[in-house]
Amino acid sequence: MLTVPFGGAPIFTRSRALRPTGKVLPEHARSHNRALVLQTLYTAGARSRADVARETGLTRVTVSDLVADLIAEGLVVELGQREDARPGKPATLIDVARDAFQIIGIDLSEHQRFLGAVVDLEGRIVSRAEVPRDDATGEQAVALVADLVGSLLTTTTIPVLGIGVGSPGVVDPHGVVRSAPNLGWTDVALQALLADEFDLPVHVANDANVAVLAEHGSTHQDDLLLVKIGHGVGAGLIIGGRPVIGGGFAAGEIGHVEVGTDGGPRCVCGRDGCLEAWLAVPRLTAQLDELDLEAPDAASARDRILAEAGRRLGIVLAPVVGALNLSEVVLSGPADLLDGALHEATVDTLRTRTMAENNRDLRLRLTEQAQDIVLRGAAVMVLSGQLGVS
Amino acid sequence: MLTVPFGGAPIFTRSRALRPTGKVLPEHARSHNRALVLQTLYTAGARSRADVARETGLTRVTVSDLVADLIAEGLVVELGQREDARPGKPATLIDVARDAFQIIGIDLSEHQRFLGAVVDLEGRIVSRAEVPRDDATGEQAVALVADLVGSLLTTTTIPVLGIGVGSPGVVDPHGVVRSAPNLGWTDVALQALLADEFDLPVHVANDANVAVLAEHGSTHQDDLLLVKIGHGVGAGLIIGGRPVIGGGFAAGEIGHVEVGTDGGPRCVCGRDGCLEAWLAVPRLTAQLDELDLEAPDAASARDRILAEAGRRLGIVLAPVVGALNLSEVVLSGPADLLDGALHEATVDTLRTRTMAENNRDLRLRLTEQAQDIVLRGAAVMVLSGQLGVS
DNA sequence: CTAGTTTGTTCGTAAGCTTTACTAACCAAT
DNA sequence: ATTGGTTAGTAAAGCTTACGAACAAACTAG
Repeated sequence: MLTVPFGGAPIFTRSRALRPTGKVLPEHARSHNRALVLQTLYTAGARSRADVARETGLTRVTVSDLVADLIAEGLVVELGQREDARPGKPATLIDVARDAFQIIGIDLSEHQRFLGAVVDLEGRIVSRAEVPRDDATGEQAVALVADLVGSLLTTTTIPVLGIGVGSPGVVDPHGVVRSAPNLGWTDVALQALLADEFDLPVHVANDANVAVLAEHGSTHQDDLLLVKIGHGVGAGLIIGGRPVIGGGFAAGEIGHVEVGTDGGPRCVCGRDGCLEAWLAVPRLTAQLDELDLEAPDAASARDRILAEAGRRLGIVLAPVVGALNLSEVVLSGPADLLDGALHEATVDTLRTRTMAENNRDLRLRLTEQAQDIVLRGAAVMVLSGQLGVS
Repeated sequence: MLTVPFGGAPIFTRSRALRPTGKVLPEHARSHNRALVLQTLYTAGARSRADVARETGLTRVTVSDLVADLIAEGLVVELGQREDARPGKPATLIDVARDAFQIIGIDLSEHQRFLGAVVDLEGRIVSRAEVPRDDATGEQAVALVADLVGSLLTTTTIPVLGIGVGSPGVVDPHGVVRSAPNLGWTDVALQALLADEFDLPVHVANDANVAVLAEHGSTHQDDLLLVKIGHGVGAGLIIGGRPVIGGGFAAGEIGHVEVGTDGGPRCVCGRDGCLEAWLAVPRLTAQLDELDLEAPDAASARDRILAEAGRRLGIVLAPVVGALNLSEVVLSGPADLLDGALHEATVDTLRTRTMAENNRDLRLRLTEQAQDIVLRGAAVMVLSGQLGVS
C-alpha cells in the first residue's frame, strides 16, 4: 500500500475555448507553472534552473521556488554541478527524479488474457505479468484485473505514481466502463474499485484512446489518429493536443461504420460491410488461411486480400482525414498483416479520395510501439493525469 | 475611426491538454475570471453581483472588484434595484452593456456579391449592406471588402467592438487567407490589411468555420458539426467546445472527399463522385431543372434526386460521426432543397451506417439561422475573441 | 589580479483572491 | 415600533504567487 506525496495537478492552457468554464485562482496558475517546469525537465532532460527559466519564460526566482517544492516532493533531484567550462557561476543541474517512481499499466484489450506491466517514468517496461482470462466476465473479470495489479505491485520497490488501465468498450471520464460486451461489463466503476482497493491514483480509458496517448507521448503531434486493429477495430483521436472523448464517450468507435456502397462481408453486428468485417485480424487471418500456399500466385493473392482491406480502411478514413485535416494517422496491430500491401493500399486510397492539396503532408505509418502500446499509453495517461507531463 | 477601451482577453479553461503550453500568471487568471463574469451576465441576463458570485463560484468581493473594472470599461452597466420583494438588502442589478457596442460582420462566401451587416451584441442584425462582386479577384476583391466595411462603419453610431469576416478557402489563425481560388487569393493577409485600415480588432476565418460559431453561440453544444451547402460544400467543426482548425488550417474541407465505391458525377476537381459533385446547390438545381414539371411523377422524381444527394451526404458523414461520436449535426443552405427528402435520407443513412448504440442521441437538423449564419457567426467570433463571450 | 559573466538566492513589492467583519436595507413576527 | 433574521455589497487584513532589484558566489578571459 503505497501513497504518493502529491495529488493530481489541474492543468491550464491558453485555449481557444469559446466560453470560460470555471473560476481560476492564482494557485491554479501555480499548478500549471509547476507542471510546465516538470514538463520542460521531462522532455528536455537535465539542465539548470536558469535554463528552465529561459525556456519557460518564468523568472529564475519563480523557477527556483517551484523547483524547491518539486524537490521537497521528491519529483525533482539535484544532480550536482554542470561539468563543461564556461564563464559565470557553474550551474547546478536538476532533473525529474526519473527513477523515483514507477507506474502500473494494464491492457485488457486482448481476448484470451489480461496484460500488465511495471513501467518507469521514461515509458520503459520494467517487468511484466499476465493472467489468462479463461472467458471470465463481470465481477470475475474485475477480480482478475485486481489480481494482476496486486501481483505487479508486489514487484515494485519504489513508490508507484498510479495505475493506468486500457479497457475495451465505452469508458466515461470517471473511469466507469459503461459498456464492454466482451467482458460482460455494464457500468462497472473500475477506477473507483481499483482506487479503493489499492489506495493509488487510477486512470481508466478505452484501449484505443489509451494507445493513442502512447503515440502522442513519443511524437508530441498535436493532431493524431490511431487505428487499432485487433480482434476488433477501434480508433483513438487527439485533436489540438487534447484527447477526444465524444459526447457519448464513444469517440473512435469506427469498427461498425459501413464501408462503401457495394456491400461486403457479414459482420457480427448483423450488417454487411462494416469496417471490422473487412479489417479485423480474425477475419484477415481466416481469409489468408484459405489460400493455397503451394499455388504459384500465393504471394499476390495474399497481397490482393490485404490491399482490399487497406482500401476499405482508406475509404472510411478519408472523410475523417478530410474533415479534421489530419496530418498523422498511425496504424497499430500485427505488423505482418498491416505492413506492406495493406498499408500501401490505405495510403493510396486516402490520397486519391481526399483533396491532395489540403492533405499534402498527410503521413500514414505503423506504430513503432508494437505489442506494448496500450501498456505504455496507460503509463502516459497516469503521467499526464498525475503530473501534467507526457 | 473608432477604438475600443480594452484589448482581447486571453482565456483559460480547465483543459485535458496533455502538456502545459506556456506560463500562466495571476493576471491571466484575472482575465479568465473577468470573462467568466461577463459570460455569466451575457448568457443568463441581468442579475446582482451576489447572483454572479454564486453562479461562478467566485466570492462576492471578487465579483464586485471585477464588475467595478467592467463598469469602468463601459462593458457592464448598473440597472438599478431589483423590484421583487424579498428579505434582505435589495440587489443592484447589473448587466452587460448590450447596447453600447456593435460588431461588423462580413460574409464573402457567396459568388456574386459580398454581404455585410452591423450586428448588435445579442447577435441581431441592425443594418445590412452588400456589394456586387462582378467577378473581382485579388486586390480588387480586397478593396471591395474594405469598401463594404467602410460603408457599414459609417452607419454605426456607437463604438464598434471589432470586425469579423467569413471567407471561403483556407484561412490560418492569423487571418491570412492562404488560398481562396474563387477570389484569386493566395496568402492574402486580410486581417492585417483591415486592421491597419480601420484600426479595429479584426478576426478572419473560413466561412463554414464561422458559420458553426453562430450555431454554437445559440445552442452552446460542446460538439457540433455544421455542413454548409452552397456553391460548394464545406463544414465547420467544434469539438470539446473548441473550434477545430486542422494541421493545415483546412479542417472541414470535405467537399472533395469521394463518396462511396460506385463512382458518381464528374466534379470540377476532375474526379468522379466527390461530395460536392453530388450535393452542391448548382448541381442539385440543374438536376431538378431537367425534370418535366408536368409529368405525373414530378414530385417523387424530385424527392428521388434529393434523397440520393442526402444519402451521399450520410455516407461521407457516417465515419466522421462515428469517429468523433458526434451528437449534433447541422445543415446550412437552401431550406427548399435541404428540408424534406434530403434531410430524411441523410438521417436514415447515418443511422444505418453507424453503430446505433453509440450514436443513439444523434440529432441532424437544419439551422434556424437561414441566410445570416455567416454574418452572425462573424459577430460571435468577434465577441468571443474580444470579450471571451459567446 | 581584474573585469566580465552567469547562477541562484534574498528581500521587498504588486497583483489577485480569500476570509472575516462590517454596514445598509429589507421582511416577518411580536 | 421593536426585534430578529436575511441578503447585498464593501472594507480590511492576510495569504499566495510571481516579479524586479540587488547581491554573493564562482567561474573565464585577458
